[in-house]
Amino acid sequence: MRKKVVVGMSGGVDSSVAAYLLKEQGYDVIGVTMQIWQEEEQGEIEENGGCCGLSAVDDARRVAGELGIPYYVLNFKKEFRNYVINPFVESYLHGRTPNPCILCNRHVKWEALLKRSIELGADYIATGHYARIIKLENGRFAIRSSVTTKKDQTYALYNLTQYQLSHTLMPVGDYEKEKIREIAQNCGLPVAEKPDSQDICFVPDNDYASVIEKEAKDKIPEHGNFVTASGEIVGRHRGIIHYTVGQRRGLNLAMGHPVFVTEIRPEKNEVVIGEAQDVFTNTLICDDLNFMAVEDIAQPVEVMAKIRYSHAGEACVIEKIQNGQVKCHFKKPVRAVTPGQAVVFYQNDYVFGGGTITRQIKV
RNA sequence: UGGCGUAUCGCCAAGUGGUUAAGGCACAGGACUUUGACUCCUGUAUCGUUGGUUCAAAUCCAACUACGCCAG
Repeated sequence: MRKKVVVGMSGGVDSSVAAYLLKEQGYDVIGVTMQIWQEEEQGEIEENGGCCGLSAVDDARRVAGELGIPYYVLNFKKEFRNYVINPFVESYLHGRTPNPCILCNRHVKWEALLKRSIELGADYIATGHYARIIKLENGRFAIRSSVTTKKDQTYALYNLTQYQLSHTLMPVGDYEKEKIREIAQNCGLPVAEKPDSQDICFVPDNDYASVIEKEAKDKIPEHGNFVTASGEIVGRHRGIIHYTVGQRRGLNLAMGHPVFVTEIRPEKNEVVIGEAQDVFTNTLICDDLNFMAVEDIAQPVEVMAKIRYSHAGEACVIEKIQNGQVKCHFKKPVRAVTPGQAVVFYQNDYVFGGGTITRQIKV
């Protein structure tokens, strides 16, 4: 009997081709698009779409029609709000810098969507991510780099569980981006030329601060001081939600040379400013760990780690410390370790595990 | 009030008679980027005001204004 797979279709090229490839491979394919954000915002962000954009629906439906597969729109607005928007806002209010795509993957795409799909009788869900899933010798599943390093999306997927991975297909990871567009063209998919999405899907005009302000209402942090590490006040900031570690632009500080945010102190409502070299660290602490290639680590392990999306990665040793936290010591200092961002560990070309950065430890 | 000093783009700052008034920071726009950032590219002044000297002044002179310092 043919395996049934639900493909999350964003209306973009990648997920459209994913649906096509799976159909070619003999799966019983169902296309779905998740509605995750307010309908009324649609007009504003229609151009860009985003990884899970809303303008999506029309395009996705046309593609599904073209492929001759059933297509449904699923409402996940509530889940998206609870697991992505609210934590996103909370995180910023606490002076951290979240990565909403990771939260969305873990809790919406691979929790809500997978659950709904299983209920519909599906064996798998599939997406258009540039990543692959492998089964290691120890029997565990892990996310593996796409054949194209350029479009690698493994970073945002480190948080998936073994159960989720065992029910997931990522057919696009076997191809180069150019090949995917080519496939789309060859089979006449109407979205072949659609530009790649970018920016946070629920943030119009790249203005995430106004989204936070709209959501947080009376809890919006007030203006405060820019201070140096030695405590000198050098200016006023517009509220901590506007800043992140390593940031240079938008500080409005004419110090004669570039200065950067080195730390955010929500309890004092201070943003700490320093020189370019002050933003480097060789050690960080993370929590909320998810180990993928192994069950857990008892001894220190050498891995490569990425501290942000599109970070080249740096060799480091990870080690468990108290309270389920992990200390990550880098061979060379890394730039702008940012609380709230994910640190993802790699061995060879697959994801070893990862966690959420809690703080950096100064060199 | 008397004396002295300073006054060039948002900030700092070159320039001391002669083509389009350096540069840094900040800022704006763009590129890059399926997170926030970083990075890269591009862009922005007629010189406190008024008058004078000169073929020619940001650059010399005078008055005025503002600010600073010293006197008191």
